[in-house]
Amino acid sequence: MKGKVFKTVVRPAMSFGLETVALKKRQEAELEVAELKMLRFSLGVTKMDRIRNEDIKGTTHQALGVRYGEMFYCKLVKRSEEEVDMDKVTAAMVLTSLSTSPLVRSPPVKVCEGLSGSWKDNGSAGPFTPSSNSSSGGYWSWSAPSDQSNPSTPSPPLSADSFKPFRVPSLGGVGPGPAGPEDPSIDEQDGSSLLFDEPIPRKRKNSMKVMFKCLWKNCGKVLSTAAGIQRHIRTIHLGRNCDSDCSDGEEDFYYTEIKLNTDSVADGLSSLSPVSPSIISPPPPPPSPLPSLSQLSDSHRPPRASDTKESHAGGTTLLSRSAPSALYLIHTDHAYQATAPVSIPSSSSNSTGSASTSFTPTNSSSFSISWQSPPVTFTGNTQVSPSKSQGFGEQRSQTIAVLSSPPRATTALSRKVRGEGKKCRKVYGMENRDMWCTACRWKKACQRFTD
DNA sequence: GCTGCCGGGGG
DNA sequence: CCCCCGGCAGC
Repeated sequence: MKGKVFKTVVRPAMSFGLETVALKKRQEAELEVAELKMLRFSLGVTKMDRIRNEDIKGTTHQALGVRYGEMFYCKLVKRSEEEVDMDKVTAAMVLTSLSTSPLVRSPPVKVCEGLSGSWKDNGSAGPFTPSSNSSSGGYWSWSAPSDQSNPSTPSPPLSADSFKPFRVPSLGGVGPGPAGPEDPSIDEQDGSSLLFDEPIPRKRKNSMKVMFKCLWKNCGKVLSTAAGIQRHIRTIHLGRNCDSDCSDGEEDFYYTEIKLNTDSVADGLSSLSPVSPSIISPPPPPPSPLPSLSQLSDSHRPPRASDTKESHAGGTTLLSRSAPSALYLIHTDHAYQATAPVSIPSSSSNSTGSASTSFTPTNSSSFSISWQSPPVTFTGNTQVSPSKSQGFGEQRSQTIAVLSSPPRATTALSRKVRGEGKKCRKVYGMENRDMWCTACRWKKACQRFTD
């Protein structure tokens, strides 16, 4: 267990195995847990930036990746390599428990030792119950404030979900050895290789395709590779322009893995009916609907994918030829998601007031249209470099997207229709006002739980 | 009445 | 900009 592993895992911009976590010294386990908590916490409850800046600041860097049913909770916190001292076992433990505990509340994961109060105990007792700081109990359960129905609670798709058993790759092998070879082959563009040893589409099953869907509010971007989605998030939501390693060290990615079989997708295309549960393999837990999923899915209908870099070399083929209908899915990589008119403030850094358009021009030549944004949006400035190398399908698909998009926003022109979904206030309650999205705090249209 | 959020205002 | 709030309007 040397920094080496860590490096391998982290450096590639934020790729790390689902179940891989780079841990640090044991005495820091405390921190670790705290951060994991935070991770989940932040998923739906808080503004990432805030967390990152206020809570994580100061902690050493590290990478965390958690797979929770269908969801990926990832966080990358760079950390000076010298200090890195992996303790994958611990990591595995943490993660395992994490991934196992259903809705958080069941088996209060008990990790290592301490960690009692390390977690930011901003009085409000936030969503976490520090479990009475049980000295060593280290229980850190996530009892969402409105657990009852908190849409933001990343209620894992049920522990039951006979998903792939939680694999602890490096655990078995233990030591630096295993991690290294982890995925030598998968190395692709900008080193953003994905160690997501899981279901990367590279081996697309007959009609099953694994995609990664961005969980940021207002964004339903779906890409076919983890790297792609990460990049997307980084660029669009985190506001980092440079796509390589400009990361200031901390990055948060939320995205979920979705499996869609090309067929259903095709359907979706034609019917365009909202709600695409079919795509998400395990039916979301009825009681507490996955915030992200449900919410996102209904607002962003057509599951589309982008990304071509499956491997620049033969990648294109890989994807494009998947199936006729796949065409629909194909989009360019780094296709930047045009978000709804509302833009996420925090990451606006790069939006450079692209004037009317909602999608960010960014350097990348491609773009993607959000079927959710007002039809007009994309018109002139579409930087679709016609010279786009891979001309096939692509343009076409885009067109399709556009055509099929307009759900006509003719509805509420004047006053935004009252959002039906739960909003921050309802979800977090007045007590936790500080957890609301800024918009909500300012009594503006909620940005977190858009409808 | 509660709640989302627009418009406006203060720093 | 960030932050706050009066007040309207849908529920």
